Amino acid sequence: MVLRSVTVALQVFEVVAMQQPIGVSEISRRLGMSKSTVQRCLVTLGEAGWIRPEVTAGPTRWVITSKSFGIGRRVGNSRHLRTAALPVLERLRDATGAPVELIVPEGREGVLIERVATAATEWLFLPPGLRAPLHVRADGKVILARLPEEDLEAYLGEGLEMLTRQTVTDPMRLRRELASIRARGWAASIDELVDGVSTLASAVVDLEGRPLAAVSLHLPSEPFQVHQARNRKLVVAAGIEIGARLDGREVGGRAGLEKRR
Amino acid sequence: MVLRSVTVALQVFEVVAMQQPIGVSEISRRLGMSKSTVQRCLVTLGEAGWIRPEVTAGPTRWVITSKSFGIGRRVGNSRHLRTAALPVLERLRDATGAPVELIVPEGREGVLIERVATAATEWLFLPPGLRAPLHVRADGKVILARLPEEDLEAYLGEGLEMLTRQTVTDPMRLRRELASIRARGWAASIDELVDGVSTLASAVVDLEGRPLAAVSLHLPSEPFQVHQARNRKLVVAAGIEIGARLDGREVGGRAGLEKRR
DNA sequence: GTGGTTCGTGCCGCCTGGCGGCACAGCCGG
DNA sequence: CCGGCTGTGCCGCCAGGCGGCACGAACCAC
Repeated sequence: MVLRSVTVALQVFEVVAMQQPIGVSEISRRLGMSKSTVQRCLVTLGEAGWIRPEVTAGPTRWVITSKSFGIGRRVGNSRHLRTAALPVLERLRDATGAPVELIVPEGREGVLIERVATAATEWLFLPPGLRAPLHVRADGKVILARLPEEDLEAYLGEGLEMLTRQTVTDPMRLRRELASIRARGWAASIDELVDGVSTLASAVVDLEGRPLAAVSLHLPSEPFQVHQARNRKLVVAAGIEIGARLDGREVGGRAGLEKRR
Repeated sequence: MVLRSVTVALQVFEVVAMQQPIGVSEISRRLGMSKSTVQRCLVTLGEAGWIRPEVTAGPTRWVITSKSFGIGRRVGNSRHLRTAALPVLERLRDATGAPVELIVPEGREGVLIERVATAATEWLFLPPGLRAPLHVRADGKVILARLPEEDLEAYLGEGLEMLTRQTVTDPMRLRRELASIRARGWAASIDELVDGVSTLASAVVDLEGRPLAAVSLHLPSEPFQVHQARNRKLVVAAGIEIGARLDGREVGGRAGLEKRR
């Protein structure tokens, strides 16, 4: 059972978000729907505060409001993940001089939620919002390594897509690799996604040990060994500190709200 | 004319976003709606990819997906504003050692879209997504200063709320201040929002000179004079560079898409 | 001017899509 | 074992939302 008008309205909203500023006719053509329907969706979305008509004179153009911005920041299991993580990520970047990323698991994929870089290393990697299967990157692997046994089995059961030359597609081999990652607390990859770039990653876990996110550090491959021990320690410490900040801020956060109702 | 079911579904989505992970009954109680209705909304939102059931065994809990994350990043008139701005903001921070913010105008308010800080100055200011009227902060004033005459008149016509001790509430005085900001290309405020913190700001404009966003730099007030000339130049240059990057990436971006259809 | 084309907006009647009530299965604590 | 809580699925009734159409305004070519 799907609510047809809701599906339509969400499509309209997405078109507005992608093509803003945009008018009724353009949208109706793009979606193959009658202008009346689109118009209704627009005013409804507008009254709900998700979009608004642009202020300029002339034909009415719609743009999205910052409401969706505020909501977009809530992605991830924990409401305050980004808030808690950002200072730690910045400190890690300052300590290592390397770009730092934060991903959260979403189904079989990891989604890049935050990224702090230095001026020297502007856009080497994925722009925020992009995704990759968990088993192809070091930061995804630290998340897999912390998954409960049955969830990991479910993941492996759906097969391991090969996306890079180095991708591990043999479930048994991946299982062994994850076991050693779990034991060490960190994962590394060398030249896996981009030649000349290596990655160190560690997990952010909740109080029960379930993975919430992963921190990763991206370094040039050649002097990779130089500060390896130090960098490993820093990455692992960052993962732990983010988790601790979440717990401190959020002890029963959601549950507390529910009770207080 | 509003689409009732869409309004309801959006409410459901917002509740999920705020209280995730959450179940059907909890939502129906919170919104005072029947479980059936909420259930329908949830599966619809789920099929549209906005939310998903959490993977754990036991009762079904819903969480939002990263789709809303990707959409939230599109706030602001220009699709690529954040992408274009981030490297420039980081360079400005590295050059000055001070936290840098980027706001976009939305109606009468400025919304904090991006913020790059140093480890030393973690959370002095507004968290992203928050908003303030344009006339109370230096970054808002540079936007007002670039507004077309009739839009500024409309803004002034609705009155100037006094939010800080230093807020200018006299339209004539604000008009004079904006004129000099327009002439100089930058705005400053000293101890306006937080005692001991001063701000320098400049605007990001499109090819027609309309304001798209504003960059601001936040410095301790006491040694404010020291590098003032240098910092002013840096802030103004950053605003101009972001605008140039946008134009380069987006010459007729939207119009081009429309034509290409 | 004028006829053509777009645009956005508003109305209306028909019909289907979504509403709420209810029933049922599973789970937990008393 | 029972009474409360979940989440889920079905059904009949009715109004909410659909598409078609019409209107005023803006723009362009002629």
